[in-house]
Formats: sequence, structure tokens, C-alpha cells
Amino acid sequence: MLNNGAVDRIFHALGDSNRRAIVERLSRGALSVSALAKPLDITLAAVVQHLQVLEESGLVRTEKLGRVRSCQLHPEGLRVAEDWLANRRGLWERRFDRLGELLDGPIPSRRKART
Amino acid sequence: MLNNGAVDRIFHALGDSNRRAIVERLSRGALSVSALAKPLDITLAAVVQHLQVLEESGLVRTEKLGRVRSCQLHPEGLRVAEDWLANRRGLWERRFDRLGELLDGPIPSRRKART
DNA sequence: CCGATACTCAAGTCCATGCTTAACAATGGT
DNA sequence: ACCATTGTTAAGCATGGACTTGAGTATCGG
Repeated sequence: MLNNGAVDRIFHALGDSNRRAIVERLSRGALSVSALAKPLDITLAAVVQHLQVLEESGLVRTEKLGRVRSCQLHPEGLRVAEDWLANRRGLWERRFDRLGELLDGPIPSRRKART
Repeated sequence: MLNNGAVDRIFHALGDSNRRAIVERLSRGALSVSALAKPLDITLAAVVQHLQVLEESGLVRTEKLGRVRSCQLHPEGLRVAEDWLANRRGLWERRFDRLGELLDGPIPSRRKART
């Protein structure tokens, strides 16, 4: 819960399908709040709340011009998630360097005094 | 909620920090359920529940040998998430092909009779 | 100035879900 | 045979979070 913070917020944000739908639309280009709301069969207010989450996570940037709030994807946010995933997969591919840890306990051929 | 299904389950699974912690540990190599539980300050039962979610999402594969269940990362699951993110970013980078849609409504210089 | 548009904010509802406890099953070691 | 280890399952709780309603603010067009 009180994790890395950035990664936490981003994956939490992406964990909701409506928020992912918003990200999908925004990857096509900037949109206003009400434009985002139209295809979503939830209230404008709900969309605003999702946008708050997305903005706090760094996935989306918004700017208000007059009475319309323009929402843009902020791709560096996506980058954080991509990097996390790539790191996991990278470690997994190099996992043979660390063989012999099926259990986390001591391995018969190695003495390890710990606590 | 009843979305693409695969993508939905995967991002939902990754939305929880304990589950991400499990994925992180598993990227280092296979582990048993109780080995996974140890550093997590939640109950074994809770870990089992997380593993169910992870397995149903396709991120993790498990196999039971004797009384120990060995859990492995299933990297194709990660791939689905990576692909989704890469697609969003790809579209974003090519977004200038579709300029002129700040609002989804008509743009002053264009007549568009709609409903 | 008036009405319509485009949000904003605060409360409150309600369901999903993360977690615990507890009882149980199966396997392994001695 | 006995007990410890490892996991499974069900039940219930409790918090979070997605969503709505409703009332309010600010901006735009005429």
C-alpha cells in the first residue's frame, strides 16, 4: 500500500477498465472532459474523478482553457509501467544465474547461518 | 468491466501492490507458496487468494509436487500488458495524423450536421 | 443579461475485494 | 504411528473505491 509510490499509483490507475478506456481514447489525441464522458455510460462527475486519479498518477495531464479542460496523455507515465514490466521480464530471462532457490530456505549443499 | 477480458484481468491483477510484489519475487525464479508468503506480512491464505487471481490472469503458473506448490512467472502474461502499453504510446506518437479533434464536436471551420 | 455549456465539489450509497480466522486435507520426516 | 509442514476452502468482516445525486461556479454565445 505504501509502496514505491509512482509505480503503485500508475498500476492502480490502470487497474480500472474505464480509466484504461480513457487512456485509450487519449492516445488518439487530446480530448475535453465531456468528450471523454460521452461513450462511457457513467456520469461526468465520475469521469472527473477518474481523471483525478489519472492525473495524480502522472498518466494524464490536463489544462483548463476557458471553461473547457483539455486532457492529454502524458507518455512518461506509460513509460514507468513499461519499464517495470520490462524489468520483470528481463530478470525472468536471466533467472538461470540464480538457480537453486525453489524454496527460500537453505540449500543442502550450502551452509548458511542466518538468524 | 466486461472488457477485453485478458487485458482486463492482467491489469486488474497488477493493480494490487502485494500481487506486484509476488510477481517481482517470481521474476527472480520459482518459489513455493509459503516462501512467497514470508516477507509479505499477510496470511498464507491471503497469498493463496492472490495467487488465484494471478493464475487466472495468466501472469503466473503453478504446479503442485507433493505438498508444495511451485509458482512460476508466465512471461507471456507480462507481454500482454507490455503490448497494450506500447500500443497506446505508439498511437500517441503518431497522433499528429489525426489533428483537429480537441473537442469531439464540430470545429468552427468545418460544418458537420450531427443529430 | 440570459440561457446553455462545461465542469467542480461534497455527500452518500453500495458493492468488490483484500484480509483474517478457523477448520480441514494431504504429504513428508523420523 | 505421530507430528510438523504445506496448502486449501469457506465464512465473515471491514475498508476502499466506483458511482450517483444534487447543488454550485465559471465561461461562452447571443
